[in-house]
Amino acid sequence: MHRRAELVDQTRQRITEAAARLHTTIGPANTSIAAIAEEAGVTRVTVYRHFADLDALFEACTAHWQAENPTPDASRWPLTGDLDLRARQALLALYAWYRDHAAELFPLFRDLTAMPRSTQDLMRDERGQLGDLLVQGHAQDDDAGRQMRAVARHLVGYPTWRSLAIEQDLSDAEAAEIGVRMLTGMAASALAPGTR
Amino acid sequence: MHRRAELVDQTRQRITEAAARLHTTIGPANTSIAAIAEEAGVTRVTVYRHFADLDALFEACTAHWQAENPTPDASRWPLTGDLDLRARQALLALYAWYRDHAAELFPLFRDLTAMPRSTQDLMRDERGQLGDLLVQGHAQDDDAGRQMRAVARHLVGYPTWRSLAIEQDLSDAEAAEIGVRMLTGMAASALAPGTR
DNA sequence: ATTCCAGTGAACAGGGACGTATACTAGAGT
DNA sequence: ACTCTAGTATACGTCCCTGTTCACTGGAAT
Repeated sequence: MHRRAELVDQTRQRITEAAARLHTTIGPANTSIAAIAEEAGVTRVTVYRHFADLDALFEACTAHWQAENPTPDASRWPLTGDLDLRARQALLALYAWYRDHAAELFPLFRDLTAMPRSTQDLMRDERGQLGDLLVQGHAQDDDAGRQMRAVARHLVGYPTWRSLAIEQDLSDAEAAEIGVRMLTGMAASALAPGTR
Repeated sequence: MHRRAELVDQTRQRITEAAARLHTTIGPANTSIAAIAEEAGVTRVTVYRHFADLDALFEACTAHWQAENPTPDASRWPLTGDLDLRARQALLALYAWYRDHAAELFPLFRDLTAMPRSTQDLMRDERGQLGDLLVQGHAQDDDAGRQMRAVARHLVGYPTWRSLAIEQDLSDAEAAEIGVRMLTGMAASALAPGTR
């Protein structure tokens, strides 16, 4: 009863891969179950057999894609040392990854609202943690620290990279350097008091 | 032959208003002609009578909405004087407008790719000009100036405001101040040479 | 009073997607 | 050899949208 389960898994795999391929090309919003089935070389009924609802398919699909395209390992960022060194290294790695996956990421972010709430929340939280980690130890628990964290979370987002690097045609190094500058500038002096 | 044309115009107006209302609530991508007709209290056939294709409707709709919701008048920005004064005033006005229209703007930007190319290009160009105006006289024709313009164009965009003010929960004043700081910081010293 | 026409109401044919059900097939498991 | 079942092929009913046609009505224009 090995080979049997194996074949079933292969079919399931083919479906999730097909879904991932469509999500990263035409986008989740335009991805119908019929299209997934066709792309996977499978009948619509088979898709229904494997995934109760679209959310289940989405979940498998997300997990699969993330496993295939791991983001830069944040745990390797230098946790001590100057803020600008850490920020530069982190942003450069992150922005390089965004550029490598720009084509696939675009439809995903464009159709963000077409995805299950859980997936949206997951992505938002991951970005938030990444941003917080970026300025950990430099952002206190006051207004200035809150603002600094906000900027950090803004900087680590794909939309920010896209705005600077694609729409404004900056190089990744330029975009990263601007981010570094922004963070170090905020660390140097608080915003005008009363600015809130 | 006055009243007659007037009534026709009123119908046309009702349709464009209905379209604008739907575009700013459920979003252009989800706005069907049937829904517009119903919202306008009119038959689908009537809609087809007034607008040859969706693009024509979109055009009328965009013009109508822009006339009803004028953006802050950039021509009133101080063209001389310190960069930070101009940037603060401009960003505060812009961000206040974004906040006033946050609910309507969200679906519009979300469904940007569902709109006619011409409309997309128009919006992009307007933002670009706004950004350039923001740093006019301060950005030279070199790399540093190009980077500064890029940052300015990034700052005046709705997505940037949304990221900072909504997603990161900053006040408009904080977001604007961060923008000011970013621009003045870039004016003070160029990025590290070789960063390109 | 008569003409004109914008808008109505109803219907058509076509297309895509959804979810479900049925009988059948081929290969794995025993 | 026989059973079990994942997947196929096909079809059904439902829904929404599209664009177009047609006869009709009611009010404006003359």
